[in-house]
Amino acid sequence: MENKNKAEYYSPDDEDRDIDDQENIVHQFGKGRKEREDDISKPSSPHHKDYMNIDNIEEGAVNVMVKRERSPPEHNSMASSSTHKEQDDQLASAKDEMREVMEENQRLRMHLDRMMKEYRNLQNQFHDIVQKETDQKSSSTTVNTSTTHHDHESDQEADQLVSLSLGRTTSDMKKDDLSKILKKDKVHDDEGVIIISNNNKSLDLGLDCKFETTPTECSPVNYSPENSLDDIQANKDENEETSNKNLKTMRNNGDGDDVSQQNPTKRARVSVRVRCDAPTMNDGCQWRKYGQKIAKGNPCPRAYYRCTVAPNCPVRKQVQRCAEDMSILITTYEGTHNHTLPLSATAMASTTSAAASMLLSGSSNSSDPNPQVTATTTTTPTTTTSANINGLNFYLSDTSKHHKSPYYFPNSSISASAPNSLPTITLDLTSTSSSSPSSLSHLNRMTQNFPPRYNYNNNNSTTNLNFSSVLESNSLPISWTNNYPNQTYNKNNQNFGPLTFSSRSSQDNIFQSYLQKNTTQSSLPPDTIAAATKAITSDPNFHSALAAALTSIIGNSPIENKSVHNLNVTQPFPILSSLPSSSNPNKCSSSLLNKPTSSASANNNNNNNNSNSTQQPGNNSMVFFGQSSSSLPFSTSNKGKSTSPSDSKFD
DNA sequence: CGGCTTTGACCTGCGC
DNA sequence: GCGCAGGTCAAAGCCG
Repeated sequence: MENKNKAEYYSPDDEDRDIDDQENIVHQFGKGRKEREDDISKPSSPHHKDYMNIDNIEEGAVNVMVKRERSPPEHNSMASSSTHKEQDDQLASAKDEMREVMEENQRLRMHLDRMMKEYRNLQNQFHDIVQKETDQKSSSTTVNTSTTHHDHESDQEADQLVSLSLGRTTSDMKKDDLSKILKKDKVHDDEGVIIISNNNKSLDLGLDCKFETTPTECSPVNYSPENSLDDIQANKDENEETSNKNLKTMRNNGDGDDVSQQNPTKRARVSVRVRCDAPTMNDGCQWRKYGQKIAKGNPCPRAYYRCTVAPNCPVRKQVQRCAEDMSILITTYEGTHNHTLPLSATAMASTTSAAASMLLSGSSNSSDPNPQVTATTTTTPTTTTSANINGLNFYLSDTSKHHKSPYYFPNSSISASAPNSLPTITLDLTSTSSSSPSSLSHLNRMTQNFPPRYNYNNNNSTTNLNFSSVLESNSLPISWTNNYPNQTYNKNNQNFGPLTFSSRSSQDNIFQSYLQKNTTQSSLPPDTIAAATKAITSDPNFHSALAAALTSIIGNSPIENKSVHNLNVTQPFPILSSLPSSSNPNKCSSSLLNKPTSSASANNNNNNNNSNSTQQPGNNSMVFFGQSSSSLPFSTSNKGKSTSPSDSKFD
C-alpha cells in the first residue's frame, strides 16, 4: 500500500507544507475546509494520513496529494505507535466525510434531475397550450395552412410547418395565460415570445420590442425577440432615455402610450426591398400617410405611414423607391402592431419576422461565434457576421454606431436615417442576375454569389436578407409584378446582400423555378415548393442558424433548446395562407399566394416541369409578388395612385 | 362629411 | 452654437 507507506514517512517538519496540500485536497473534496484546518492545525496530528487512505474513494486526487507530500525516509522514527490509533480513527472519520460528500453530490444530482423533469413538464404544458391556441386560430385569423388548404397533405405537412408570424401573437390566447406560460418557462422577456407548438411548429415572433413602463401596458402582442433578458439588462439605461424621447415625440399625438412601450434602441426595423411598380406594397394593413420627405441621397421622396388598423397602433412604415433602381420599392417597417393583424397582413409579417429574428440573433450573438456563424472583421469598420449555409448566406452587418460608412448607397437613407439607430434588417426580395460592379468587395467575398449592393448603414446594425436565387446571366429576373416588363430592370438587376437567402446548384434551379413561377403564376405546385424549401431547410446549418436566431430571441431560457429542437425546418416553409390579394390593384400584394389571374396565366411562359402540378393555394413561401399595375408612383395618395410625379417617369 | 393626402413648419439629434 | 438631416405635426385641401 503505497499510501500507507508514505504515511509513515510523515514528519511534523513538513507540516507547513503539508497543511497547504491538505487544504487543497479538502477544498477539492468540497466540504469542511474549516474542520480540516482545525484538525491539521494540531502539530501532532498526522492528519495527512487521513487523506492518503481516502484514495479508496477518490484515488486520483489523493494520489496527487501523496506525491506532493512525500517525505524523506529519515523521519520514520518520528511516528509513534500511539498515534497510529488516532490516525486510524481520523482515517475512518475522513472516509465518512467523503461518503457524505458523495452522498451530497448524489442528492444534488437528484435535485438536478428533478428540476429537469419539472422543466420538461412545464415545457410540455407550454406546448400544449400553444397548440390549442394555434388550432383555434387556424379556424379564424391565424394563417394556418394546415387547415385552410391541403386536403390531402395537410395533416402531414401541417405538423411540420414553421409558421412565422410578425408582430402578432395568438390573439386568442389570453394575456394571463400567456404570461403564465412565459413565466413558467422563464421566457417572459417582456417582449420576446416564441410560441412553438408540437403539431404546427408555429413560431410566433413579435417583430418589435416595446419596453413597457407599466405592467398594464404589457401586451402579448408586444413580445419581441429583441428584448431578451440580456438585452434588457444591457440596454436598461439606454431604454429609459429613448423611451422618454419617444414620449416627447408623441406628446401631441395621443398615442404616446403605445409609442412609449417601444424601445427604439432595440427595436428592429425590417426593410423589405421588392420590385413593385405600385406606390406601396400591400402588406394587408391599413396605413395612413402622415408625412413625406425628400431624403438626402435619394431623389425619390420618402413617405411615412402610420398603421390605422387600430387607433393607437404604433407601427410605422417608410416607403421609398430605390434611387438606383426605381422599380425597387423599399418598405421599412418599424414597431409592433398592438392589434390583431388582418389575415392578409400575416404574409408580410411572417417574412419580416424571420428577418427580424435573424437580425436580432445576429446582433446579440455577434460576439459569440458559432460554428456556422462566424464573425469576420473586414477592412472596413463594419463587422459582419456571416454564415454560409450551403448557399444560404446570412450576413449580419454590425456597423459601429455613428460611423460613416465608406460606401455610399443611394438608398441608404432608409436604414441610416433613424437617429435612434435602430437595427435594420433588409429583406431583399428582388431578383438578381449578375454581380454589381458597385458591390462591396469585402461583402462580395462573404456573400459569394450575391455581392451586396444594399448594405450601407452608417448608424445602425443592418442585416440584409437576400432571397434571390442564384441566377445565371441569362436567367429571367423575378419581377415583383406580373405585368411589369422584366427586361426593363433586368439590366439593372444587381445583387443585394449581405444577408443572402440563396440556393445554389440543383437546389437553386428548383427554388428559382419556384420563384419564377410565382412571378407569373399565382400558385405553385406543392412538390416544387416542397423541394425548394426542403433544399433550403434540410441543411443542418440552417437549423443551427435558425436555432441561434430563436435562442437569441428567447434569451437564456432553458426552453429555447427544446423549442428549437421541436422545429422541423426540413419541411416546406411557412404555409401561411391563401389569401386573396389586395383589392387595390395599385398595390403590391404581400400575399404569399395570389389567386390566379388571367394575366398571370398568360405570362406564365417560364414554367418548369412542375407547373402542371395541382395548385394548392396554401403552398407558398417567403416570396411576395404584386399584382398588376401599370403605374410606378412614389406617392401613395389616392390621387397619387395615378398621378404621382414618379408615374410619369415610368409611363 | 369623414377620411385621407399634401406640404410647410417644427422638433430633435448629430456632427462640425 | 449652428447647420443639416430625419422624423413628425397639423392645417389645408381633396376625394368618395
